[in-house]
Amino acid sequence: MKSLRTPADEAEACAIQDELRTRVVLDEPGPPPGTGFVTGVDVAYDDERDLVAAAAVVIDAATLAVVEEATAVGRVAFPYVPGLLAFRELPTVVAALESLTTDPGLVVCDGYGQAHPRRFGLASHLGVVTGLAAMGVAKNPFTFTYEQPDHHRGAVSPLLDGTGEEVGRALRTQDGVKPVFVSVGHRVSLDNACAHALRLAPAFRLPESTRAADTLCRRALHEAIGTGFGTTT
DNA sequence: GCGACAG
DNA sequence: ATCTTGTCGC
Repeated sequence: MKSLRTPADEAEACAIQDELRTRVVLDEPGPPPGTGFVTGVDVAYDDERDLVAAAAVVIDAATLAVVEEATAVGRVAFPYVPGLLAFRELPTVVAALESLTTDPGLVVCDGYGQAHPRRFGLASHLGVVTGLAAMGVAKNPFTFTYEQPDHHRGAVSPLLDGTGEEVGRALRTQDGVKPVFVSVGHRVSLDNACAHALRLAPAFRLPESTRAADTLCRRALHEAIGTGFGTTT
């Protein structure tokens, strides 16, 4: 496992991203859509108690059946700063992934990979740190621009940065519903990332993997609070 | 210089 | 992210 240190400030965080970015692998196609395992990860916060709960849910890519679930709870190690999300979420997410007994396969993150101010979003960071194939599916376009994809499910349009370069794709996963924003993280092509995202979302806007992880991390957070995790007495 | 800004 | 009732619809 590579370094996943918590920076002292934003400047150091950016420096770490610039350094780790050189280790991102973008020339691998990744696992074929519909085969092997896909793992959704997500986190939930309780700022009052300074807690963060993460969940990792392994899903069979062909049937979308849940194969294994894992959770981890920890302290919030970094504030929310757009562009530096990884330092806030990854420590706990990686802990959850490490407690799995199943090979995670392709990891699907809530957020971005290449679609990032320094081309090193959450999904890229997770991929480099764990060595796993990783991609991001976000609910918002962040600072990027895009043309509205065609009305039907499966339609896509490029997600562009200020230079006009494609950093990801707006993907319509349900007819007439707001698209999701897919970008590559590590060891997977953009075409395959989009194909995976579409297959993972047969009934709802968001992939089943992130829906399952979202539900699980919220439950883990509440259970941690009920157990008195963040209590001093 | 002043916003905007993944979760 | 998170705080939150009822309500519309399959």
